[in-house]
Order: sequence, then C-alpha cells, then structure tokens
Amino acid sequence: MKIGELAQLARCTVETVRYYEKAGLLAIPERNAANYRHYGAAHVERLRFIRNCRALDMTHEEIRALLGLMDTPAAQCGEVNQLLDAHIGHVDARIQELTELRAQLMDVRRQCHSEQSVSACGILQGLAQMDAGEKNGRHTHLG
Amino acid sequence: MKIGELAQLARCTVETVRYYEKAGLLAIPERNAANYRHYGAAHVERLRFIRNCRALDMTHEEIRALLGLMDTPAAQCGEVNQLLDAHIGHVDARIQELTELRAQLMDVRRQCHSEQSVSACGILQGLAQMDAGEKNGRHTHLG
DNA sequence: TGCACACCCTGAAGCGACTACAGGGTCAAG
DNA sequence: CTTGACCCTGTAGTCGCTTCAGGGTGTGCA
Repeated sequence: MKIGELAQLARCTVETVRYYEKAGLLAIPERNAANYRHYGAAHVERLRFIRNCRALDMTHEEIRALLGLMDTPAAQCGEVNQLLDAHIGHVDARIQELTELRAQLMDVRRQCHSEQSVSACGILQGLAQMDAGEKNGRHTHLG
Repeated sequence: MKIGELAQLARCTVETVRYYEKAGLLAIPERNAANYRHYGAAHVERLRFIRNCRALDMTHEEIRALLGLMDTPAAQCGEVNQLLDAHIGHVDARIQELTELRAQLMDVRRQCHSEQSVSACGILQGLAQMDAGEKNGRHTHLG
C-alpha cells in the first residue's frame, strides 16, 4: 500500500510517517518505479505500535528501546517491564506536579472576591508575590 | 544590578532573561559604558511575575495578556479572572488526559504476569493491539 | 488528448520555551 | 599581567511534529 493508506490505518499523517522513517523508528520501505513508498502488513503493525506508544506519551527514546526489545523475542521481558514502570512513574510525577500547580492556581484565584479594578485585584498581586518554590528541574519529560 | 544578580533573584538563568527580553516579556533595560544591562526593582518584580506564571505552566501569550492588564490598573479585573479560569481549565484537562493515559498504561502493564521471553510477554502485544482511541487534537497546551 | 484533482516526493523551515555553543569583551583580585 | 567570573551577540539545537516550497505521478472526465 501507499503512504496515504498506511497513515490512515495508523491514524496519523503522511508527514508523520516520513518523519518516523527519518527518525529511524520505522523501517525504510521498498519503492516503486515512481519512487513511491510501498508498505506491507509489518509496517502497519509497527506504525500502530509507535502511535499507541505516542498516545501514551512515551518519548521516541522509550519507543526505540521497546522496539529493540521487540526485535529480540527470545530475551527476557524484565526490561520491558522496567521501561513501562519507569514511564508510569513519569506519568505519576507529572500528574502530581499538575495537581500541586492546580492547587496554587486555586489559591491565587481565590484572592479575587468581586469585580473591581485591576490594581485592587488580588490575583496579579498573588502572582507577583507567590513563592513558586524551587523547581529543581523536570522530573518527567511530560509537559 | 547586573543580569546575573537579577537571574538569581528570580531563580532562572541569564540566558532565560535575555530570551524574555527578546520575546518582549521583559522591558529593555539601560546599559552601562561596557554595554552591560542594568536592572532595578521593577525588573525584579516583573521577572518574578513571569517566572511564577511559567511555574504555573502559563504560555507566553497568557503571560503577555496578564502583563497587559497589569499595565492598565484602572481596568476591571474580569479579564484577569477569565484568563486564570481558562488556564485552570487547561490544567484540569491535562490532568484528566494523563489520568486516562495512566489507566491505559496500567491495563497494558497488567498483561505481564511473570518474567518470561519477550515474545510471550503481553505488554508489547498489548501496545501493538490496543485502541488508543481518537486523539482529537490537544485540548490544552500543557504537555 | 488535455485538464483537474488527489496523492506522491524531497528538503527546509517553523512552532514554543527554552538551552547550549561559539567567539569575543570587561572587571576585579592576586 | 594573568586568571577566573561574568558580560555580550548571534546562531543553532532540543523535542515531536507540522507547514511550506516546489515539483512529479496517476486517474477520471470532458
């Protein structure tokens, strides 16, 4: 099949497919006489795998590692488990971070009691004066 | 004060300070004879405001809007409230998204019961076969 | 047969929010 | 004078796409 059909089957764009090929996530396919890419079932499966991992907010590095393990079927699956557990940890950390962030936002939001002038509004003052605390770098790649 | 001191007071890097100046978030400061930037208390307060907003995952656009309102103190604070509420909505949406994503990850994780070969491991099969569902675009700028 | 449209191709640039690099200048202390 | 810390500008890179520019291919219809 051609790239448009592959992209449709995996619910992404042809640009993304070409990008993954360039990024080394997807194998370089055969070409026809017109230089059009030609894909088979293996590509569909691999692309779906990649898209699913992306939907789960895994980085290309994480996906690359999983693909590597997938290509050594006789290996033990301990590493697969580790990778997944690590990623779940990242997600947990980001949820925690956002939850705390939300609490701070609600604090600030509560400083405005009624429609008034900006100069009297507690929100901007709150944003100017709050202590965001030490943000010791990101604990997860997730935004 | 010089840029290093300002950056320290606002807990960011000098590169970030220069970046904000170039991005128009921070006013262009005076310079001394050596072309070093010279900052005062107003810059400290503004940079702290910006950093706090960033800590709350607001975009530069959102921050720009708030700064605009801050610079019109006689205006009504309704817009400030709207901006904050909208942003809280973004955070909520992202928390929701990550929570769902986490549930999917746990589903997949549960498909591995014991150390075995990769080919028998349910995780990779789960990742290949799962239905991530339609991801109809991002509902929030937060990652 | 020619045209229009859908799809294909490559390479480069852009997005947002920084961050790092390259190469050079200034200042203060020893 | 030397050294190290800090300052400067401009450029490029990070991540994961997405868009743009410019050109080729295939098919259906008038």
